[in-house]
Formats: sequence, C-alpha cells, structure tokens
Amino acid sequence: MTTDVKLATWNVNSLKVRLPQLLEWLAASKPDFVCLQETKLEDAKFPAAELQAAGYQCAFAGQKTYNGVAILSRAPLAEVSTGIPGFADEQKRVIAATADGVRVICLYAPNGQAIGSDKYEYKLRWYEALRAWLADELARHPRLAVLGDLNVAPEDRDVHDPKLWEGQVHVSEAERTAWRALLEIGLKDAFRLFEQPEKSFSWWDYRMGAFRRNAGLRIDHILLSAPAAQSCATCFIDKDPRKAERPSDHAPVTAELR
DNA sequence: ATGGCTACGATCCGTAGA
Repeated sequence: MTTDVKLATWNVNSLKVRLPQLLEWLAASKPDFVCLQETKLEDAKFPAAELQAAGYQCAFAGQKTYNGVAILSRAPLAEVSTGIPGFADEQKRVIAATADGVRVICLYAPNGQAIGSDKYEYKLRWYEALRAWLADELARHPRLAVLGDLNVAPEDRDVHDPKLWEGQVHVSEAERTAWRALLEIGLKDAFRLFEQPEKSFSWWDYRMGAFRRNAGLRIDHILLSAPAAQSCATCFIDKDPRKAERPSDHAPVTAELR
C-alpha cells in the first residue's frame, strides 16, 4: 500500500473526442486512479495503447453511442468486475477494480430524464441495487472509494438555482433519498469533508452560457469508506478542463488519500 | 434567459444528455 493515492472522476462525454484533453490533464494532474464516464466507445475502440503509453493500465466496459465506463490506474488492476451483481442491465454503467490497496468503483448513474418516466423508475431501481451491492463491498473492502457521475445534486447548495430546478430530475426527493442511502450504509461525501467555495458545481449545461454564469449542478461525486475518509487530505473540483475549447460538460473531481 | 449546445448515427433530422 502506498502512502499517497490521488483519485479522480471525470465524465468525458465521448472519450474519442476528449482523448487529447484527457492525456493533457493526466500529464498535468498525475492522478493514480481515474474513473471515466460516458466513454461512448465499444471495447474494441478503447484507446488502451495511448493511455498505456501515458502510464496507465485500463479496465473498461463500453458500448456504442451511450454510456461506457473505465478505470485508469498507474498500479496494476486486480479483481476487475462490471455491472451490479444480480441487476441485469444492458447499459454499461459500472466497473470496479482493486489496486494499491484501494477498491475503486466507477459509476455512471442513469439520468432519469423526467420524474415519473420509465427512465426515472429505472434510475431509482438502479440506485436500490447499487446500495445493496455497495453495502457488501464496504464489508469486504476497508479502503473503498466510489467515484462517478451520480446524476443527483444532494442538497440545494449543490444547485445553482434550486427554485428553477424544483420538480426536475437530479434534485427530486426520491433521488436525494436514494443518494443519502449511500451515506447511511457508511460512505462519506469526500467533497463535504472540507470547507468548500460556495456555488461549487461539477456540471454546466452547454447552452445559454451556463458555465460563464456558473449555472451548474454538483452531480459528480467521490464517496469514501470511513477508513478512506479518515485518510482523505483534500477533495476539489478542477474547473480548468471545462474552460477548454470543445470541453466536456462535466469537470473532474479529485480526492487525495494519505 | 430555458429545445438558445454537443455527440452520435442516421443522413441534414432525431435521440439523448442533465
């Protein structure tokens, strides 16, 4: 087990488009683990060689057009698994692996589309299956880190304009309850372990100059087991990649364990 | 400010994201 472990999550919204930005960001940020979402690539097209050349081993589960998750790691990955056990799902949203004495779980939660829709029901079922599985994983792995685009803004302070978002997906009571259930099994929201700037968000709509106006949501999260949270020294959102030409609509979130 | 971006795969329009 190493002393310092830097973990990050980033919804890249197409790894094909964002690979140059990812490589640049890896070189600058030097994380030990990166969880990626919305790779939108079939496994045969995953840029494993380029990432290996940059110093990262990869575990990935993708599909054409939608979804797709990956874990990049400097240390060799073991115990790779995909999906939520017992929850049949065609959509590639979950991958897990162990390295450096840390169990890393990468998630891309369903969007939910609209309250009451089939996709919303699927989101809530997905969260319920996730909670049950993570409770098991917590019992198995003392140093557990769950990272990803969870598509829930847990509190009103995670929403630029709560009134505007009232009644929409990402902020509904059922979604927030599902998110809090992850805390109730023992996970900690790494971002809230520390004092943070007001109006900290991880996603901004591409439209209407939302990033310029900081009209965003905090929906990308790092959740840590109690021992991992104990050793967490910092957690922050890196807005720089969102300023790039042709950016992802999400910014990376990073945590460091000592 | 709210269907006013972006990516994708099918064709210059629909689906989906959040």
